[in-house]
Amino acid sequence: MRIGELAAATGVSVRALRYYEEQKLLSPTRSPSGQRHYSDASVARVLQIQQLYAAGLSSKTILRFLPYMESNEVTTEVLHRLRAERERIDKQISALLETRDRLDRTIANAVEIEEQGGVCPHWP
Amino acid sequence: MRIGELAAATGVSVRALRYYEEQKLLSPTRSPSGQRHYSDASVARVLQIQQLYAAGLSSKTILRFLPYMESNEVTTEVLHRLRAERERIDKQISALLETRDRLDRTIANAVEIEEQGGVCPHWP
DNA sequence: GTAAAACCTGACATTGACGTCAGAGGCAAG
DNA sequence: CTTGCCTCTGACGTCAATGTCAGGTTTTAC
Repeated sequence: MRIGELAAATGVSVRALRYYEEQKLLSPTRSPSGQRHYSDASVARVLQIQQLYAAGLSSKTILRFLPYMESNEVTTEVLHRLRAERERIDKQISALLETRDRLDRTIANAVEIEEQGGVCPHWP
Repeated sequence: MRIGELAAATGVSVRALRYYEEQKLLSPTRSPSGQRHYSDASVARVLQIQQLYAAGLSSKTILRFLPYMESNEVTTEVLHRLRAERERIDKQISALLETRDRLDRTIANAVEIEEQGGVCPHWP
């Protein structure tokens, strides 16, 4: 499949796909004329890349881990990094949970006030 | 307290504190000579700002919410935005949980292989 | 065969949250 | 008074993940 099709299939821009290649996250084959050609498996790979980006991993980090999330060969070195990254994500989750709770309390508080007729924000 | 002290107290750089002021997140008073002067309450405020940044909120979003997380006056308008942001954070948490699970499976898999003597990554 | 659509490379532009540097002024200690 | 540290403003630099544009080639559709 060509780059435009892959873009359509994944919802990722053509520019982004070329960027992923630049970052070595993708290695499409080339037609004689130089056009990129992707396998069907690329769709899943791109989606996974997107998910990792969404989790806050950088392209460098993704590059280090992606091969090991697809195959099974893991050095203890990489295992360490995987665990470190897991910890980082864990902390981020905790921080987000705390922030969410804080938002929840703010919202609950606001609703309560609203129900009481509450503090008018447009007070004279 | 002066800017350097606040920086030391919060672990945030002096540059960042000036940036926060630029974004209207802080409004220190000024000494006659123009030096910034912060109240003790600024410490907590800066820490909260940091937490919201860490949760992925932009300075604009923080600016909208911060007053309402400290006082109690909330318009239905802002309430809507609070809920929207809560939803966004919720989705981000889900994505992170999924990624963490994925990492966990990868790690577990790797450990299993390792215990079996497994695939040697430095194979001749 | 020709035009439209898709593709190529290369390069500069953007956004956010700062870092960093220059040049100048402010302030407590000896 | 001067030394040294802190602070000021202003401005340019950075980094990551793209967007966008220019100028040219290739593929597809009629």
